[in-house]
Amino acid sequence: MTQAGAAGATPTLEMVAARAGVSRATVSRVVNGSPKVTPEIVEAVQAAIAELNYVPNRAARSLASRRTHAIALVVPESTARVFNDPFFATLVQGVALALSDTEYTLSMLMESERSVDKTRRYLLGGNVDGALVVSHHTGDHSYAHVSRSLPVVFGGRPLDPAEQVTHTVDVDNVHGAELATRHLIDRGCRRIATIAGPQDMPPGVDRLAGWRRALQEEGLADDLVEFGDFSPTTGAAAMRRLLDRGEPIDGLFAANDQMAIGAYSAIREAGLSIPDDIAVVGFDDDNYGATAVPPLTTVHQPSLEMGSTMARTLVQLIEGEDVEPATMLDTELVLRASA
Amino acid sequence: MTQAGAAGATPTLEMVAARAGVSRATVSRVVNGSPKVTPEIVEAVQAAIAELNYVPNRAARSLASRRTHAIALVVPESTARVFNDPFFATLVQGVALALSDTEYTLSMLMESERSVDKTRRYLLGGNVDGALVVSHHTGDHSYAHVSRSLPVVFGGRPLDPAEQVTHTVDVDNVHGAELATRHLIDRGCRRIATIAGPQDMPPGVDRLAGWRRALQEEGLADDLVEFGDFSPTTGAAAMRRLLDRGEPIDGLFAANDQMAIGAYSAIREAGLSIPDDIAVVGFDDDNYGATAVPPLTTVHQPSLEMGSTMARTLVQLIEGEDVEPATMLDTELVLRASA
DNA sequence: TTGTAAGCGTTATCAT
DNA sequence: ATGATAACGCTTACAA
Repeated sequence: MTQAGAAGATPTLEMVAARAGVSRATVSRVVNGSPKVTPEIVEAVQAAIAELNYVPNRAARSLASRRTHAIALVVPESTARVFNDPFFATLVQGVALALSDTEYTLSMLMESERSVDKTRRYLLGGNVDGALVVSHHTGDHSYAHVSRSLPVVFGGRPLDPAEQVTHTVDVDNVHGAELATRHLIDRGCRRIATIAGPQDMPPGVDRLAGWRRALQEEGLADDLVEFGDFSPTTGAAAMRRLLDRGEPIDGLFAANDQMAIGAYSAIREAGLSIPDDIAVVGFDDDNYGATAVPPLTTVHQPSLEMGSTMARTLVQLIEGEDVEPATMLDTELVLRASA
Repeated sequence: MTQAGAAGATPTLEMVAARAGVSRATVSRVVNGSPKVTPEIVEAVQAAIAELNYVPNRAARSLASRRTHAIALVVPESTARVFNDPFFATLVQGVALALSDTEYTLSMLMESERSVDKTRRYLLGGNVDGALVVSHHTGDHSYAHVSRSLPVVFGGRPLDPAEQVTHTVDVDNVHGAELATRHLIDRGCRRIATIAGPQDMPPGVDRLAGWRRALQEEGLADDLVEFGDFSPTTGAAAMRRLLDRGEPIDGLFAANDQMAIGAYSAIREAGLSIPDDIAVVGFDDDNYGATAVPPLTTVHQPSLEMGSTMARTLVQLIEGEDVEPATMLDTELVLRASA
């Protein structure tokens, strides 16, 4: 190792230039992979970089280029409260996974009660090149206006279809619910109930619509509906109300796995068995359903794919490429023992 | 709104200075809360800031101050693969939560096969003021050397106690396992088995040690040990081996909930009931155990607290405050129906 | 193809 | 208490 290589302080581009005997501009070109640099020089510069263990300073680079190479992931308060939301955890992993192939860095912004404006300022303050906004079950698009000054990709569609949001990645909830319901029909169920989610959340609305559509196409009754808020307890309560109607029920589609698990207990309380008396299908494919007894047949929610698709879309947007304004992700049925 | 207020471009500190009729230095002082600025001027500057909707540029600030106000959260590859690891998801939330009270920003770095060096360079390249390194079940401290050039806080202790890592936040696994085992003893169990985790991971070692200690203190046999790798399937296999020994077993401590759930099925297969024939206690308090039938009695793993403690510790370290080199987090028993 | 030099928006060191 | 004026480390016209 030579003299300069032993330097303790963080090496700068200037030091690399001196060592390689070229100008800073040339070093910069090499670092940024400019095509018009003589191979010999490229080699010399790279050698100097390696010897000095040079790493570009991100702040300086951002300041000069006006690009941060960072993107923000905004987690709404409601999600932040649900510490065990597997959907979100998986989505984050998908984002991180997609980003690990790029130069971009992920900044997680968790919204707390008083930070909504802080977040907005952060996004608008040139701290990131773009933002990802997730809103799981809710249709909250309070960041819609931010997308006018910054590339933004939303996860999930807005509640009001009229509110056009530039870029979204969503799961085909209607189709997924149809898949689930059709499976119940195919296995012979004729009195199929549903425990629907809140109707002020797009997935709640869409999954109910899918259930209804499958039933109507077969000419079956679609009046066995009760609502829950996606939690296990409301699922159990809804199931009890369904059972209390006194009408026969041989199949159930719950708008998510947690409510399906809640329904399990209500069904058992009534002395009925799953799937013999009532076949059950959920939605989300989370661990609640996978580890339940019997294991829950459900619709897979492509959380990981959603995260990586959102990230990829945002990066393309930032780099100025053309991207579809809305991507719809497919769901698939996961067959287990409950139906 | 006045003329200047309508400016479309991102306002700079210089524009604020011009509008307030002061120098840039003064604006900078106000922004940074310097105590020696005349109240009147502070007010004038703040008014200008509000009118222009000024937000400081992070890159410029970092470049000049040599501080980034960002910290990295490094997720090792093994964790990145386990997409449904609730421990990690909750920990991240804890980190984000603690950070939301500060000026710091979180950058998530997911390690993929080929990125270990990329990550190291990132950390050393002045991109962050400090780093958080998590290694859940593993004792991997390959980033130990990084802590010589950057404040680093590790989650979990190193496998080899000799390898002194500067700052760590850990869960008291030994004590938690003792708590679990003692509970089984208290409810009358005398032939208590354990499904231990891998012995090349600190939690695997510590939880086995805790089980053993509780047993020895009561003079009970500690030979009913089988090992698993923390997954449900290996838990089931281990339980089968335990049962195949032909010796009586009336209690089981599984080193984590997932293996406990695996053991559930093996116990049922053998025609035994939980908790009447065999009482079961797990460790982690994740959703696998909470939604199982019967609900699993387990030891709560303070993931959220671990995340926020790590974050707080790192921030203190960065700000030059004195902090304890090692923090040990308490666990507590969560009583449910399985024991 | 390579070098020169002017910023990028702050902070920080001096004077005043 | 306030204001000039250098940095901070890099990118990027523009020149050569």
